[in-house]
Amino acid sequence: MRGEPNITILAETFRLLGDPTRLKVMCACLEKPMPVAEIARSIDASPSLVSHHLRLLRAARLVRGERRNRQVFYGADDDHVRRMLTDMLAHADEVDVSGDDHGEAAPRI
Amino acid sequence: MRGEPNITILAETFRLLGDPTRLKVMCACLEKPMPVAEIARSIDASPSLVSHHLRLLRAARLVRGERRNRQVFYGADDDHVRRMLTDMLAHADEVDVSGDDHGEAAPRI
DNA sequence: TAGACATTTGAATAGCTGTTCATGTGTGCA
DNA sequence: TGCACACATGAACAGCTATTCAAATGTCTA
Repeated sequence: MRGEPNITILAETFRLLGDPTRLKVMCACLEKPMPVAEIARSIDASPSLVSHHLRLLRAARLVRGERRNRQVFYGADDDHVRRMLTDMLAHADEVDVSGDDHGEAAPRI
Repeated sequence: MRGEPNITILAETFRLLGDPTRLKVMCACLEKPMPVAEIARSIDASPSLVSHHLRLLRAARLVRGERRNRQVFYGADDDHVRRMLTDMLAHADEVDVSGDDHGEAAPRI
């Protein structure tokens, strides 16, 4: 049923999470909301860059920002997003355990 | 522990799935292996383009190709990949049910 | 209010990437 | 062997995007 718009939305979500810096930003504030500067420090990026990425993540409803005095705390937009990413991180761990070098697979057909 | 290489690998996976055409290719051969031409037909893309995308997906061990006479059948590389994507598709459906327009969220802070 | 802090925004740019077109490679059939 | 099918590959290009730097906005405190 209507498997089209979902693909588009899903691809857009994947695309946003497909940038290492942006994924780190997302992970940094997954468990509990964090102010921009602390996210920036924790992933070793400039506040400006982090802010740029947060804007995109916000527009896609992946994160939500809440102002507390001077700082803006960003966190996962909802439990659904949090669970989704947590699952994927777990998957990645499983893959890591199964152990492959991940240095470009042999294309032999 | 070592939460760094995982992020990189996960981001790379997300990046690959972040292109609509490539995601469609992936989905087209998720359940059972499909020859290139049929994948191309099913998603309305040129065989050449599909082949290009399959090469990237193959290099990341997301799909696996097996030759049967003239055709090469592509399918999910393993059950892990299949489950991962199936889960994400389910997530996307859930989101769809919860119903939002997804037309650029209001950035009000 | 002046000034420092925290975040956002805009412009500019270098680098990447999806797509197309043309060509190459491999496989089976007459 | 020659031809047609199925797929892979390479080059080339237009369009996008992550990053940086500079400047603006908003917020609290002295």
